[in-house]
Amino acid sequence: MGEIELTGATLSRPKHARRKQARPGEILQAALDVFLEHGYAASRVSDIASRAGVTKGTVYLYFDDKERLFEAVVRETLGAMMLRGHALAQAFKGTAVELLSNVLAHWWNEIVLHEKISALPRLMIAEARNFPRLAQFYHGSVIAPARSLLKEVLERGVRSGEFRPVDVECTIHFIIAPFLYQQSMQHSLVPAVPGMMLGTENFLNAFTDHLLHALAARPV
Amino acid sequence: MGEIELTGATLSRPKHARRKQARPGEILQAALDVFLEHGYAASRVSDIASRAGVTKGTVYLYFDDKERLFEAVVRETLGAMMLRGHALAQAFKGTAVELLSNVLAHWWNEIVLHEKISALPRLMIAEARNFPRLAQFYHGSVIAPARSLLKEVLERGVRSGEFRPVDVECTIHFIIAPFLYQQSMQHSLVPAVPGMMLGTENFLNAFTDHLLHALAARPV
DNA sequence: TCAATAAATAACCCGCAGGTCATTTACCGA
DNA sequence: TCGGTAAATGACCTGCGGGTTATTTATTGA
Repeated sequence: MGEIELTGATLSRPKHARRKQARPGEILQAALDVFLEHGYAASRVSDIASRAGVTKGTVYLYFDDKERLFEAVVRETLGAMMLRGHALAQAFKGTAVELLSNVLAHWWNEIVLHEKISALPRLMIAEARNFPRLAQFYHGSVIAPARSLLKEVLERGVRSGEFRPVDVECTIHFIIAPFLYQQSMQHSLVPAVPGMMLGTENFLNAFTDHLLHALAARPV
Repeated sequence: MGEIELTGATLSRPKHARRKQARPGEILQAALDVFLEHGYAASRVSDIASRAGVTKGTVYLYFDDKERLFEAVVRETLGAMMLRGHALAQAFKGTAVELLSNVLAHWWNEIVLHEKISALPRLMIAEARNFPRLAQFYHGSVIAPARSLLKEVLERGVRSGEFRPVDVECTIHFIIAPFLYQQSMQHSLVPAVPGMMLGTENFLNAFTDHLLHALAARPV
């Protein structure tokens, strides 16, 4: 049984108790890795345990059952995701073009390029039917806020005359989709198909350019 | 045990043999429904059987095991998908703008709006990691051809001056993504989240408009 | 009417993975 | 050094579902 990294403050007094405090986090980390790799059903609790450097019994010491563990994993990761999203709400200054560019860059850098978080959409797409509660939570916490943010940006741009009048609901879809698709592929087909690789270097620039041309009221 | 619909020619002589001939198709139909609804792991062979109006043993009379059955289902549905795609190859006439519009309309009407076929991408995203062979087959039969078709269209448009010079690889991504995202959501979150509904009426028009503005060399 | 044969069944087997619990191990305070 | 206590273990139980097969049911040709 190998060494285990500890997280959190290095208060080195109650060594035993520290472990108890650190365990849930370690297990959640391991569970996230395994769930992302194999999906819910194909992940064995014993695998998660051994990846956390622990046995199965220990997992059930901290989580009621596999389903609760899964929910905890998603909620935890979603929490991190939302924290990052909060920074966006404060960015509401400047022109709509600048704002849209910032939002795109933020999503790309903080979410799509984030190793763990970027894997969530694929997991949700895969498991939503079997975990409707989680799906609702995901929708309310991620999708709906993102859409409403984009809606504000687009409507502001149209009002100010920077953007031509478009079908806002549809356009939101066209903006979100490339990000989601990128992430889904990156964590499903790409690992399975040897030759496949999605170009990432130019994505952000190309997409910003693409969108601004699609939306521009006057030629750029 | 309800009545079962028969398919194919109504040659009513060898009634017994007709059943044997029809069974695989009936089972594949049922299997497709169940797999699409629950994913691979959560689908029980006995459920598939009973949906086909048959018992589990009968399924194993025609398919070696659950995995082969799953592969057969995907290959079958993919076959239908590719047949529909073939019509596209012959459409290579007219301007790039017309061509692109036709391709978009074709994909929308024949694939996204097709009840069964539209559910495949979500299933592949969900199961690709656990079935790499299927993923490769899917990539070779669907994704790669679609990308190469779009590449031709875009490059022709750029050459003819209809489209401004863009990053072709990225743009292909931006075109495919909204379709895939629409389909994935339609078969994952939408059934799980009561209030959720994706607008479909204006999708094709809005997207065509969106793309043509994004690509246009001169203001439209 | 009656074998012959093919299709379908349903009872059966069994291994795997989720979940439990008595026992062991490690720490701490006295 | 030594109880007391909390964490961790791993052997164990159990049900579910994939896969098998002896038996039954239906069809056909004579």
